[in-house]
Amino acid sequence: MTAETAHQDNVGRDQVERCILRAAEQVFSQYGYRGASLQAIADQAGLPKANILYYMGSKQALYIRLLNRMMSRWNAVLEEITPESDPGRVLCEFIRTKIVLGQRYPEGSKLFAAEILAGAPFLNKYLSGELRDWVASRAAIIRQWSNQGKMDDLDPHLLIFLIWSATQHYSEYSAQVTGILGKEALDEEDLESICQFLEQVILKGCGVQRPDASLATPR
Amino acid sequence: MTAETAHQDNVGRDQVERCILRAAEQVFSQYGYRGASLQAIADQAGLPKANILYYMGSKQALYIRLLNRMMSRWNAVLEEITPESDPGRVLCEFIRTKIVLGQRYPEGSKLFAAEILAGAPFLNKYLSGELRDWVASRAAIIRQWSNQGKMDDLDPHLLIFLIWSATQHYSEYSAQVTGILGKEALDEEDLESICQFLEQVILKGCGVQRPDASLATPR
DNA sequence: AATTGTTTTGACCGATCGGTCAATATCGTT
DNA sequence: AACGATATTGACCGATCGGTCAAAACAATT
Repeated sequence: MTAETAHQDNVGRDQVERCILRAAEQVFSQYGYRGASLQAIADQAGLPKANILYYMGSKQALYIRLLNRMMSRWNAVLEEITPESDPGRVLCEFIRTKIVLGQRYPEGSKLFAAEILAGAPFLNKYLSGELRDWVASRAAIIRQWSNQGKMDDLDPHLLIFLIWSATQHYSEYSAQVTGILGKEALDEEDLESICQFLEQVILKGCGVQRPDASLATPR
Repeated sequence: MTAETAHQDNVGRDQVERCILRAAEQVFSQYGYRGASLQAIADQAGLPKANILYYMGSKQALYIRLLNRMMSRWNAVLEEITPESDPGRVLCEFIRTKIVLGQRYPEGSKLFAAEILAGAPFLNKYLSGELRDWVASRAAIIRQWSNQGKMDDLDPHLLIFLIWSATQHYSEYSAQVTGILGKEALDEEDLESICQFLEQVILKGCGVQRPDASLATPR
C-alpha cells in the first residue's frame, strides 16, 4: 500500500482535496509539471483520474494551486526584521527556519525547484515582482547593518542567495546528500549539526557575532 | 530559428551526434527525463524523430549518455589536492571551478539537478559509489587541515555541500537569480562578484586565510 | 417515497508518447 | 555504371496523455 486513500471514509470536500494535493505534490515534485501525469497522481491518491479533474479542474490549475500553497508557506520567513534587529539572531533564525521548512515540506521544496529548473514558466511574474520586492527590502536592511558596522560590507543579495542555496540543498538534493553520507534519511541530530555548521560558517564569514543566549536582547 | 540544424551540410557522425546531444541536453534539463519528449528533442535538433533513435538507440540510452558526459566534466575538479596544499588556495579554486563549470554547461547542470530531484533513479549507484569515495577522500584531507590548525574544526562533508550548493545555485536557479536581480543574464562582472563574495565569506567562515598572491607558494 | 443536487466513475476523445520498420536516398568502392 | 553499406525519413504501432461526458451512486430536503 502506497498512501492512505480517500476512497472510503471521507467526511467532506476538504479531506478529499487535501488528499489530492498531497498526492499531486509528491508526483509533481518528482517529475516536474510536464513529466507528471494525472493518472500517476490519481493512483497515488487512490482515486480515479476523473475525480482529480472534478475537484481540481485541470492539471495546470492543480499545479498552480500547489505553487501558491508553497509560496504562502514561505511568507512568514524574515517578516519582522528591522535595522535595529541583531544580525546574528536574524541570520540564525533565517537559516534555521529555511532548514525546518525544507524538512517539513520536502515535496513542496522540490516542486518549486523543478519549476525554477524549467525556467519558471508559471512563476516568473512572482519572481520579478513580489519576491524581488521582498528580497530588496531585506537587502536594504542588511545594507544598513553593514553601514552600522554590525557586519562586513557584503552584497546583501548574494548573502540571501547563499543562505537560500545552502539550506535548500538539504531538501532538494536529499537524494544526493543521503547517497553520499550513506544514510537512509537525515535525522534530527543531522539537521542540528547542519544548522550549527551553517550558522557558524556564514555568521563568521559575514563578520557577525553569534547571538549569545546569556546576553540575549529580550526581543 | 531556434538552433543550427544538422539537417544539411554535416560532414560525419560526430557532428550529427553532437547536435543531437546538445538539443537533448536542452530539453532534458528543462523538463527532466519523463517530461522530455523525443519529438521535442528532434525539433530542437532540426531532425526527424526517427533519426534521433537511429543514432541514440533509445530515450534512456540518450539520457544516460548525457549524464555520463556531465559526470566526466566534473572529474577534473579538486584532483590534485593533498594534505600539504594551501586550504585557501584550494577552496578558492574549488569555488571558482564550480562556478565556471556551471556557466559553461548550464544545461548539463540542470540536467543533473533534475535527476537528483527525481530521486536519482539513474545515478544512485554513482552517488553512493564513486562520488561518495571522491567526497570521502577530499573530506579526509580537509580533516587533516583542521588538525594541522590551518582552518577551523568543521565537518568536511558539510563544507563540501556548502560549496556545491552555493555555486550550483547560479546555474540551476538562474531563472530565479536573474528574475530577482532584474537582469537578462549574468555577465562576467556578476560572476566575478559572486566568486569574490563566496571566497570571502566561506574562507573567512572556515577560518582560512585567503591566498595572498604576493606570498604565493610556488605550487 | 419522490425529488433535487452533488459525487463518483467508466468509457471515450483526439493528440502525443517511445519505438519499429521498410522504403528511399546517399555514399564509397570497384 | 553497378553495387553493398550507411543514413534518412514517413508511416505506423500500441500505450498513454489531458480532458469530456453521461450514467450511476449517493445525500439531503420535502
